[in-house]
Amino acid sequence: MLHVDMDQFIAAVEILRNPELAGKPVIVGGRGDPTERAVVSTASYEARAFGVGSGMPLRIAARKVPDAVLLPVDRDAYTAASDEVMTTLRAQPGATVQVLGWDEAFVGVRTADPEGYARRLQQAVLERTQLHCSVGIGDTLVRAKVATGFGKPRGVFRLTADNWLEVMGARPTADLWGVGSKISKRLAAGGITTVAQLAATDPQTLVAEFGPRMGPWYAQLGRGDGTRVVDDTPWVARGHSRETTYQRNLSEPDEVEDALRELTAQVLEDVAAEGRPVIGLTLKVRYAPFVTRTFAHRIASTFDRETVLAEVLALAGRFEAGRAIRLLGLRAEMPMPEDAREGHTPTRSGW
DNA sequence: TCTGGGGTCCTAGGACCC
DNA sequence: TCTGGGGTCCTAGGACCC
Repeated sequence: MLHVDMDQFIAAVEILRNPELAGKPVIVGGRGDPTERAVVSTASYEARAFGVGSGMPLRIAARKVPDAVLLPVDRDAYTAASDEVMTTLRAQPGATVQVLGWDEAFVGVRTADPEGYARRLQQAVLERTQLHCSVGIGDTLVRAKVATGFGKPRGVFRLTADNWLEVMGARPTADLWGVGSKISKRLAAGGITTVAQLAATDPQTLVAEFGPRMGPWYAQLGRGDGTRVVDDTPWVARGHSRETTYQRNLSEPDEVEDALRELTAQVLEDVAAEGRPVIGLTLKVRYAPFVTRTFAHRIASTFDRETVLAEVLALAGRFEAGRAIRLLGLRAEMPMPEDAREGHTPTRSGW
């Protein structure tokens, strides 16, 4: 199977519609204003050379690269480009496509020459969209996904059971897809710092530290093992959420209520677009400077906006009085359709 | 450095039931 | 007065990904 990942996708789309940006340090994030509370979505390779990366506060990024071109996020443009990419992938001979995000997908295919197939796929994407991508080839989803990183930019790399440990064994566990900074630290506390060490660890010893599902899953990840099937079952969202970090903290009850009405309207718009009811709500609040609380509530299935709004305002009754609010978020949970309920839709634990 | 926004899944602990 | 065991549901929080 193949994993396809677009190179500096968002920056590339911006450069495509403004070719003068080619070769310059381009940073896309928020509304493109470094004085606002926002973070970097994507930086071009030229900007990354200055140490700028995704998730970094825009203010810091602008300071690191004084000559950077700062651009606002344009979701519609990226969605349109993404659709073209995915359409191209689906048009490849024998391809089964599992979309992972705006700019990446697994492609399942039976071929005697995966490298040749990957090159033809890159060419097709380039001709159709003028965008470059990297391709990982693997005998599991995990190996294909990790392989792509070695192919960047514009390259192809293959990782299988044969060369997994040779390539990955000496690397830190955080290089694995699904192991972040927290888990890698907890693993290190148990004497496991490299992929090879994780691969050699008895899953049962990890159960005690990480639980019955995550423990064995991390051991499997260390070996690069996992699912060998690309699943193109259409994704069914579990819920929809919106959150807003306010440029100026909210302190008046009236502004908080207005903000909650706005948030509720936005979330219900997304839910209503699917024609599904709401069965649960989670309200998130971040008090200044940076303390987050969540309040959840299961509700009787409803399509009614006023009912939902009343539930949201009731949850907000649990806010601490007198604290300035930096962020508000609302998530609405939806029931899963019968046919998607029984593990047919892809889940992370399956990878 | 001072931390967005949209997602998913897992775990722990309490309540409740038999 | 020295407190079973299993199951399910719910909530809060954590971790990860793009």
